[in-house]
Amino acid sequence: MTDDDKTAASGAWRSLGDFIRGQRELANLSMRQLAEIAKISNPYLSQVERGLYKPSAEVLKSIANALQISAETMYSQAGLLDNTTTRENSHHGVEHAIKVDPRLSVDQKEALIRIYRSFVGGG
Amino acid sequence: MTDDDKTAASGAWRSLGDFIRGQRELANLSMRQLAEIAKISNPYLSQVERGLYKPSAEVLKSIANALQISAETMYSQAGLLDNTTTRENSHHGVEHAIKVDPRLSVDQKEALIRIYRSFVGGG
DNA sequence: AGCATGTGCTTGGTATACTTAGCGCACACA
DNA sequence: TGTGTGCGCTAAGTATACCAAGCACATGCT
Repeated sequence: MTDDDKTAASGAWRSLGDFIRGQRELANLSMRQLAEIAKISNPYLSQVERGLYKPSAEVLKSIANALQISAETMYSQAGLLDNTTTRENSHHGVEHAIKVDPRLSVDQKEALIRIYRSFVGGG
Repeated sequence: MTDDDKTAASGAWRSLGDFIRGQRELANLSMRQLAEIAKISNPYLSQVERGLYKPSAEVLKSIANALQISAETMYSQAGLLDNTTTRENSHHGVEHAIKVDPRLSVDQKEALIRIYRSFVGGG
């Protein structure tokens, strides 16, 4: 229920919750597991993921750390950083990161980029 | 768990207050003036500068903006960014870029990362 | 002297970030 | 057919970030 915005949760914070949930599932962690690592309670994590609360920067950093992603990315997702500094985080970043990875052969890079482009579509 | 920084003000937050006060005086602004621009109350700014409270990231960003310094610098001063590898992380950049790409679904991210790991040897 | 306007700070209250206890549901195993 | 353990979520309480009103001390003006 309560899908309407409750003045605490709207816009960027909702998408932040989705982002966190996605990262958590990507890491195959349950809410309790992530909450344990990030040292927050699992109900609170639940509310954050559903966009009901705006977590403090400390909590954000802790979650980012637990998910093994940079705090900067987290803040950027939360709209707390003017995106002037995070220019290479968008879709261009994946292709760029693939291109500059010294462990990949040219063929492997081409394969990954082709798959990536098929995922994100022609847009 | 570092049980000594559970309380409101300690360490980095105190120096953050000093930092803010320094920047404010450098800009020749009174507390009320800065509070007005940053859209916070002047008593609260007073407490923040004296290290009594830990301002939220939103407030921090607002103050940074009012002082015309980057939010990144502010967070760094507040100890909210690990300045270890904020930028130019070369080799685990691909996985990170995939993880944070908003265009990819969780399943697609898993697929790409799996392929990537098979390429680089799964270490 | 007195009043006006500036400064930073204290007090007391409200909003909200965050926690501990517990619910309902699914899937195991006996 | 229970009974136990996992999941995410709800409810109710505590802690704290934050605000509005006002104090105490300056400086300036008349």
